[in-house]
Amino acid sequence: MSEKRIRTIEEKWQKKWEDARIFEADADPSKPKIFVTFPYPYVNGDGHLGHLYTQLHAEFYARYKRMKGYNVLFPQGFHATGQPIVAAAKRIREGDKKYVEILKQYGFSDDEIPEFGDPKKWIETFVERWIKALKGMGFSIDWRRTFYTTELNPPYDRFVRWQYIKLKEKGLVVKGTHPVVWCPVEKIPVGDHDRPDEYAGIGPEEIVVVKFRMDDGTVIPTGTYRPETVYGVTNIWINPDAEYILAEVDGERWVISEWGAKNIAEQLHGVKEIKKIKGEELVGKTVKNPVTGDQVPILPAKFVDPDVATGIVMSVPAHAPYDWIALEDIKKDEKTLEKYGLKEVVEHIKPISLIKVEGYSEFPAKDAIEKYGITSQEDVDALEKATEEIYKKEFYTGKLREIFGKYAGMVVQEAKEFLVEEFVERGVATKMWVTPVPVEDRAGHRCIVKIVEDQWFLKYSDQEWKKITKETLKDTVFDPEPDARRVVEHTVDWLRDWACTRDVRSSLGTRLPWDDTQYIESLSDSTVYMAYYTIAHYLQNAEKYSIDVSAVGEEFFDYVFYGKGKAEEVAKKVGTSRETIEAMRREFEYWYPVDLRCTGKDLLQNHVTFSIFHHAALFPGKHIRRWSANGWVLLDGQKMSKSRGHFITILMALERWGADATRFAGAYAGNMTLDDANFETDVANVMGEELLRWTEFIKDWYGRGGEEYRSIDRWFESRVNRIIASVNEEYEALNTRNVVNAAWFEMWRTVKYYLRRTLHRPNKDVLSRALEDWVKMMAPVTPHIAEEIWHGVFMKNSFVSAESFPEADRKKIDEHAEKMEEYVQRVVDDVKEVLRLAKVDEPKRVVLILAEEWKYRVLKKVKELLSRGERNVGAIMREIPEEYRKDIVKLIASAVKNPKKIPEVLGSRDDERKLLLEAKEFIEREADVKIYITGEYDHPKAKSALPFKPAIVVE
RNA sequence: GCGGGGGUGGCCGAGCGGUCAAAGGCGUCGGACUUAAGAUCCGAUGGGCGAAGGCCCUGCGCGGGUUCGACUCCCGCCCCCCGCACCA
Repeated sequence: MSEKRIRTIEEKWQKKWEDARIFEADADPSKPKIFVTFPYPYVNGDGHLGHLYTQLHAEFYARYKRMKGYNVLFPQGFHATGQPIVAAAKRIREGDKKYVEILKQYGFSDDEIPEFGDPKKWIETFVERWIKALKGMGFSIDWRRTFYTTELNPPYDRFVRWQYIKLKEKGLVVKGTHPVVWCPVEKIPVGDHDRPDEYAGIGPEEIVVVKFRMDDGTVIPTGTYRPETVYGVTNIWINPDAEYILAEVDGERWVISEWGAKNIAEQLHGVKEIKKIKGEELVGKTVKNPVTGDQVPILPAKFVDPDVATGIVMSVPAHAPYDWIALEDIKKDEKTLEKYGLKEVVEHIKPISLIKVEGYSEFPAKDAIEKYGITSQEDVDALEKATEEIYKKEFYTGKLREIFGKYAGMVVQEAKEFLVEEFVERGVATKMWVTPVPVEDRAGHRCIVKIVEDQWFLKYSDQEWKKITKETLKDTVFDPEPDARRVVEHTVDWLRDWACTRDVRSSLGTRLPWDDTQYIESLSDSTVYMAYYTIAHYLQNAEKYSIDVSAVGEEFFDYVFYGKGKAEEVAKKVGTSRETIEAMRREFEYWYPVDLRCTGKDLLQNHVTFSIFHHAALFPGKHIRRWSANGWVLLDGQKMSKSRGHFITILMALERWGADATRFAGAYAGNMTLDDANFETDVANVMGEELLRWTEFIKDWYGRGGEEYRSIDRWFESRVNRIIASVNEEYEALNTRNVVNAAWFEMWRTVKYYLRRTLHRPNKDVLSRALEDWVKMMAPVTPHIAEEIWHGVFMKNSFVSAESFPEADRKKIDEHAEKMEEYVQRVVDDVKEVLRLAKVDEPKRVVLILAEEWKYRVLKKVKELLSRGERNVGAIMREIPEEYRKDIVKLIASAVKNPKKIPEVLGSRDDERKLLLEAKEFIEREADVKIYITGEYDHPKAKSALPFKPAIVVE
């Protein structure tokens, strides 16, 4: 199979590049530089086509720019910060089948799998596999500078610590409180990866607790997402069978479910249990609505879950389907009414309408109950739907009625915030954090929401920081522009403080310099690390330069990045030479800032924006110059999905198609837009063969042909130079699909037509030059096969990867030559068409009759007038010598309506004759008929000939 | 809901005020080559008409509008995808 042969070729060139170290770049002030990066991927698995697609933009750009004469730095590191790897390792230690299976699928042996109980094993394994994948794909990366993150890599760790020391000095890292889902047993935050899958993605939500009061002042706290409906409370629901406690909460007496108490106790409230109470004991009691002053009864309801919020809720039948139906139910429940003596109380309850909603009656809840045919509290699914419908409708469109006083007339959405604020201020309500549904960790412990006090934040809300960040956007390029820019601008505006640390017990990373119980969170340790690349090859090979990593600290980085202090002293401190320290400073100064960073669109709202913030703060004036953000990659038009097996990793692609075919299909997958790209396996499937055929084709034609330079050669050079120009533009714009369209498909068409047109007698120099340019143009996309041809066919000694990229020669772009050729093609088409329609059996020949001499002059004039916008037949006629007017009046009349009726006059009659004669043989072959060209011919059709539109007669 | 992107032929995708029945690729069909298949090359590929290179109709999510002219601009609507955070 060809794949095998291709892999052999590819590996050969990869080895040669590596040996020649052509992708290792060092500071060289005599050359212009380009620094291009792709965000370091998280190494809990293999890279896939989605990664590859984004990464290819960086790779193509790096290779293109290198060939354009730039000193190009393209490094690649790896990200290990965060929870997933730690969680995965833990699961392996626990023998979790699912995780063992994942590793088995990767092909790891039963003996090896237990080693993955150590996070480090994951990191080392997948870093290695990533490198293998990228090297296999032929990426032009300077591998001396690679590294991975976290304290497992001390020099990088030092770098991040330095970053946070600087940020803290600037007041951009501040302490605050933060709600987290928390395991009360293990006393640890419970992230997604510490939970069974069904609980993933559930985070704390803030609800309002309205404080109803009994006569003695005891607070009956009711949790609600809709505090505005407190105006319509008719009663309180409590679960009669549940355990509640009477407790002292912040100096007040509260009745609250045990679970609720447990939660608020962790939410900065003082809670002291006094005694237990059964829900039942409160049924029938009356409490005062703290907002309206109404006295309302407490009624029993089984649907109230003591494990949600306070375990007590307020009832707003007019606007809450649950409450409406529960009231209906209880009215019919003689037994319960009897038991608690509530019959009369319940009869007096009337729903209170608060919110006016278009298309609904006074009581939207009732409407919804009827609409969904709900007959009892047991109808949970329908009730959920009804509730959601009512909630949304009312929230976005519902208007507050008079009862709301100064808020009357406002839409719920507008008023809600003010109402809550007012309630809290007046002490009639407080806030509480809950999970919307119960969450358990993997040990089965029920989680609460805890407010963590020692939480550190990046102060993205800081106005000054936002301001300087925005300032840098002005000379930052975004691709696609302006789409990507808009997302970033919007994010900068809205970004709030970001909790940037995690408990060391559940994660991995760099410890906060001033609090070693906290790791810096993964999005927060990856904002300015591109600077680290500039010196990574020194720090990651510390022994070689006798650098004492443990001494690398603030002074070191201050010198390298800021030029602060003395090289001599810093060198002494870290145990290396002054030269080494100065060299590192030079590397940073030379390479920074990054010229292009290629990411996916999903990173715009977080990583990209964060990075811009941090650069503005830490590297003023050296912010990243250009960001690109591409869409996702579909595989054959469908989303990739591991579980459905519709998924291809880079290593799989390598095995299946080899590097160049995969790179080609990746390039062809899309242009630089936020739209999703589409990787077509069909394209990758055929490209292996295609590239070999390309090699054969070039081998066949390189160095062949004659010396004569004809107009068709001029045409060919014009076309080729046009393609070169466009390919340059498209590489620059990162439009990889357009690159391939032009550099591959368009070149193929052009070259093939040229050969056919010259009857396979090309001009030797012109063709060979074009073939060389062609190979160079493809080199960034398919570098291996390009090298193979460069050496094996062209017999060059240099690497094409280090050759100069073709530059379009504008002088060779010849509009006229192209039009002349279009004319020839038109004649061929027309001859074929006429032959088809003429229905002449076995035509002997086709006669092409040139127009009469005078038409060339006259129609040229007419054409000019038309192109100037003249549409007046009379005015045009006046410009024409009288003797010809009669002959062309009709033509002109129709040309006024449609100027295309008259072909462009490309030259004299002689020019046309010459051109036809030169193309005669070609036309004959194309149309498969003898051609006779003449200026004089006695045939009725002869008169219809126009300049550059000869009459065609079939005989 | 907010923010972002998008809806073009059998499919994938260009185009973003005229040159558009709409590049290019894939697929399909026809022809050449071949003993044959595959590969390759040439041609066709919205519908209709044409014994002359052409003409007519329909058409770029839906409905309006601006314009001499709209796939392209404006307004309204429908539908799809992504993000809405502490997670890589």
